[in-house]
Amino acid sequence: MQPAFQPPQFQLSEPLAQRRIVVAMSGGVDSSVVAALAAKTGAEVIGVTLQLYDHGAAVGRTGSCCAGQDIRDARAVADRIGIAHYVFDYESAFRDSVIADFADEYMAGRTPIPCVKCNMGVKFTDLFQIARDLGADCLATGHYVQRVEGAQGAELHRAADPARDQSYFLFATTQAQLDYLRFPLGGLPKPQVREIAAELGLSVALKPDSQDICFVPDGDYAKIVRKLRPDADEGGDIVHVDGRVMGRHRGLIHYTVGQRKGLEIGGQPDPLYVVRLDAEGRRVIVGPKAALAVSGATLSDINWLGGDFTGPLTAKVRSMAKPVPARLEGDQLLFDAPEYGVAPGQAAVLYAGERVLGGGWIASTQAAMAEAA
RNA sequence: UGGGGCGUAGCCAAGCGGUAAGGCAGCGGUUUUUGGUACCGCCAUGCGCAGGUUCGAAUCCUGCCGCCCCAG
Repeated sequence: MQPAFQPPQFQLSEPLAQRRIVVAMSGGVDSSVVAALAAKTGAEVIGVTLQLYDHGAAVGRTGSCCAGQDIRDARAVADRIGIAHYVFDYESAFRDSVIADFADEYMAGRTPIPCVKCNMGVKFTDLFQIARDLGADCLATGHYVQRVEGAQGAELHRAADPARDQSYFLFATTQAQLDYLRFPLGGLPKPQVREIAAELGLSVALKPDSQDICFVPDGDYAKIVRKLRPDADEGGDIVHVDGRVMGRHRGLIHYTVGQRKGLEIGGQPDPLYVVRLDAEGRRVIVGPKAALAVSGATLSDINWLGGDFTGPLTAKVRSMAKPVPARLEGDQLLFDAPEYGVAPGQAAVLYAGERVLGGGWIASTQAAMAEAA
């Protein structure tokens, strides 16, 4: 039997009236509802928004976060529910860490995940410190992920709604951060969050979900990289895994492993996919789908949230995917069945059932079959 | 300037007298708080050009043009 609707918990000790909750408010529906739910507990609630990038470029854009209109939306919600709201300017920090890293990764032929870097840095380090400085008992966010009090301390679990699960972006969370964080939406389906927002009369109830990279206004991320790294445009050869030169490309930053579109190579019986990026030779290596199959990946900077776990686990190499059976031997992640489109620079997140064990960055992959296939 | 072959969308390619398959590429959309994938939709009033035969021609005939191969 599924229990009926469980009111979201902030997992704080009584009396709540003496607790202080800082809520990370992006200006979207989710974090707005978190703030409203926090206010309902009777605890003192402080909304905090970090301004992360240029106002001008972001004003009027729907589906972004942490700039311009979003900050005004967050402020409006805070006013509506009657909580304090502070805005901190972290533009330069965001630019120097997240955006710079984004450009560097692309230049190195990898495929970055800025959202994870943002969570690791600005959100769970800087914002974390702000919450501490404000004397908060916890920092609550709108992430769809669950924090479960286990025998060994707080555990991170996937969201109840697998279609909304954001655990992929949180694998690098440390135990110390997890102890202090709260994710009250992790047990709720998204439609219910919108309902709550509507019931409370929040102006953002119908605001579109954010998508794409927040600091890329029009989806043209290459333009951002080009602005920061002017030599990103240097083209090179598109080479088949069998050695044939198939054509020219417009710069490595336009491609990622597993990509099919944009190669502009016609006359083939079957589609070609990007199999590998050779940053030194500025080559894009392409091949048939079969050449994408990888049997394993070498991970770096592995973060463990579950202690020394040994045993069967599952892994995700992209955010929206079912975890697949795998095993970990040292820093080698070995898939039971071949995975496709695994790009260096992306994350491999490890699970035991619903629990997030941690994860690592994909440094390199091992092809499942000979390249000549 | 003898012989043979071929010219169908950006590319590959089917069709061989009955009113232009398919694939690749491209474009658009759906999905998605990373990239990508996947899925759906669109994409030749016209078959090198000009005539002719026929109720009807990309398909048959003639000429021209352009490639390729063999032989000189």
